[in-house]
Amino acid sequence: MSKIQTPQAIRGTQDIFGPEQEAFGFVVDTFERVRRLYNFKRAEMPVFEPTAVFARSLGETTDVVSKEMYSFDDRSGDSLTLRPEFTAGIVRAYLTNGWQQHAPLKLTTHGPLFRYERPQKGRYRQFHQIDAEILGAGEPAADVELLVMADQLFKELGIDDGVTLHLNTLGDPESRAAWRTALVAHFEKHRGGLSEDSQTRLDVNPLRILDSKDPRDRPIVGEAPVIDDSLTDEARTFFDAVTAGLDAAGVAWTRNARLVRGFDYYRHTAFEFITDRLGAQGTVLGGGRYDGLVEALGGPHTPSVGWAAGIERLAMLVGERDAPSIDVAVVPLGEAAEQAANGIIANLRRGGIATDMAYRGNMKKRMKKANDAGARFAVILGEDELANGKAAVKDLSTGEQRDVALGDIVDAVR
RNA sequence: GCGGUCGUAGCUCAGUUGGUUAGAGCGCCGGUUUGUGGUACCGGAGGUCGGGGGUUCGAAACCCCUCGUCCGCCCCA
Repeated sequence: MSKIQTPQAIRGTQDIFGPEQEAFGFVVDTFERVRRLYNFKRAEMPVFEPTAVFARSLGETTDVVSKEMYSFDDRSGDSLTLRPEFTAGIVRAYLTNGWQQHAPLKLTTHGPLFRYERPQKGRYRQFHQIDAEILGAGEPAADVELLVMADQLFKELGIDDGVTLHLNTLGDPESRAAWRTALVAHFEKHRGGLSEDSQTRLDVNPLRILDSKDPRDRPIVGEAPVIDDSLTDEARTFFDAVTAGLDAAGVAWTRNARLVRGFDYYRHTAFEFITDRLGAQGTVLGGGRYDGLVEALGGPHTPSVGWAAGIERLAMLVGERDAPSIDVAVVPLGEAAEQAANGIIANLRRGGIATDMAYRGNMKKRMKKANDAGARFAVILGEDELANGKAAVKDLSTGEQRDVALGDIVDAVR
């Protein structure tokens, strides 16, 4: 008989618990609080969609679509895909549910995403993001609002000093096309000096050469034309409005003329919040304006902006956190006291006081558990106290202890 | 997908040129204290040495394969 082999977790997945989960939860809770301050609604979408949702939106040739998606045929033969990003599914929901009537629609969501990649720290096959989108708004004010919200999120997470907002514009289609043409001409002239990767990029996605890390590419990139020379007046006006809005809101940013987008549908504003504390996984929040996406999914022209941030990466910057302490631990002695304690803990909890009681153990163990849980008070209920209709309330920080009538316990520990 | 690193207790790590029953700290459990936590002291449990195969009288250590981790590239949050 062979030994039973415990199944292992799938590569690139994580079980999050304890101090790491506290950090993870802190990120999500903070995001939920901040998005309400900005009057963003919350939406839930399925974790899988028809494969076409992502293939069309991301572009068939991108790495994400061509080799990183978890795609499979379901039992009826339909090709489904575990979402590798949020935006495409949100746009699909926007179109299929008629959310256009709410435009401009400010939406947030968060949850798991899936990409078949080589795992590293801060990079997983199932990972989690928070996401914010504004659909149906072509005004630069929408870009500004999203960026100010992101900035406030970093501040409230306490990690703003390690993170920098990098900002660029990709222009409108006309600007972008002109810039692209100029870039291709420049890089073609120096093709032989480019790295092998960048020579491939030149044929597939020339903008991507700009953020190449290869030292051979740096001098050629340094002389490459910048978007500013190709911007139409409208595109320039738009970008100026965004930067002026950020300045007015007191949000620090730096221009990064080499910041481009991997996905095809981005226009105008592109941005990333970058840290130098996570190695190669420096981008902790990224996004931009994707005015062309809704049309790519068969909808009407719907200018939109959005961003997403990796919860794991944010949680790593936040650092491990302790679980919140409870207020009261009830320590009963004997069966009669254990029964009576049920009423006491119910009253405490109904009164909004975080309370716990161990299922078993002698007094010493229960006191230790009370201490470990960070309880401010122990409510000790023994035979003597019970007979008098009282309980001993002990302040665990000072060690002081006094008898309190059972009906007064909630007030005594408040 | 490419190149590299590292896998020993729940965690962080020792482990001599290959040589008996594989160690420490922290954590966990118990005791000193049969109605009182934090400190201290004492004791205990806990290990397929990632897995499989090979070399050898003998492997945690050497070789091969494999799985996983971490780092860089690609790409991206």
